[in-house]
Amino acid sequence: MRETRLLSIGELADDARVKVVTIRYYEQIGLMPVAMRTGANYRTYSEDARKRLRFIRRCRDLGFTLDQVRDLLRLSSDRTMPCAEVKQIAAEHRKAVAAKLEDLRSLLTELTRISASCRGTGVVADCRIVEALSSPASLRKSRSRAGIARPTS
Amino acid sequence: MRETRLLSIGELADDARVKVVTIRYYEQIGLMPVAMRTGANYRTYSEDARKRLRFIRRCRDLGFTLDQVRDLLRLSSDRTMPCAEVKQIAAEHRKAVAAKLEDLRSLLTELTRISASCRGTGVVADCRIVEALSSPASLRKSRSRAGIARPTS
DNA sequence: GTAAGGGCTATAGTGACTATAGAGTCAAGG
DNA sequence: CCTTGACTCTATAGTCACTATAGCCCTTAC
Repeated sequence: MRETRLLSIGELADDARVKVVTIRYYEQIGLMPVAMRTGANYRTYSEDARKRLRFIRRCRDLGFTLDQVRDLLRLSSDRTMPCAEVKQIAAEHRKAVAAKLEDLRSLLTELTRISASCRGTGVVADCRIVEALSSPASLRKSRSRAGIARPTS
Repeated sequence: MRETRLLSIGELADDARVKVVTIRYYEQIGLMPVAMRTGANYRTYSEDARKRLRFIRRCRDLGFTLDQVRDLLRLSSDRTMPCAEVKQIAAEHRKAVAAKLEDLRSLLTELTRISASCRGTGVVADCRIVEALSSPASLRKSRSRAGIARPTS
């Protein structure tokens, strides 16, 4: 059992590749526990906090919403609980991402078609792009409703 | 030249499959012109407004941001202007969508892998999903930075 | 007359941050 | 000891593209 030094918010941020303000934001919304403070009122973090933040970061990378992350954290906090719900959340998210992917795929097809339809050398009056933007959708049958959380940049 | 009846905001909304509040919002941010009013202070719209809103809706469907739509509207307002800039905006957006698509594709791959790694019958302590969420990213090399506007639902 | 359905304004909330202002703290160098 | 720069603190407002709410007015049909 080696004892680990407490971390400052900046060190924690670097460790998880997250911004300092984001950690404070997570504390504010209750995703991270309220941090301990030094004499100078600086936040300090334990090894547990580091693990927790890494977990959050990883989930965000994978596109889970903060609400989903909250659930995943709750579920995974008790090691003796069944993991069916965890699997459920992951499966639902996977499905949502798959749907979004489909949407984006057809979007790209259409944008490619539209972009290619104009050489960009004429005037607006003859521009096929403008034309395409003016006429109502051709074949689009979007099903996108599940908002996928944007993966961190 | 047949003369077209003026439309109420609700009719305009139905025509473009946009919500009434959204039209008011577009007026507020200057994307739609300030509407004429009836004696009862109701907004009324001409054929031009109808076309403009359809254009906006179509662009939104294609994932352009409202700022891009603003530019596209400005550029396409003068029929004698060259259309190179229009093409440029479309091309940039297409590129951003393509990048986003790639990101989402690798995301889906990873989520599929993670989801499949657990049968969901055990406890959290043995759950491969929780494990996968706890360990830092494996092979992800995201390039996502261009925020793609969510296509309308 | 009254009820349903539309319209009006103004304000606040969403998600997940990001930005800004103004101040306090700490470690190193002179 | 003093200064400089990097770090931290709080509080507030802004982002995008809407969405929701409250409280009111107008029109139409019965």
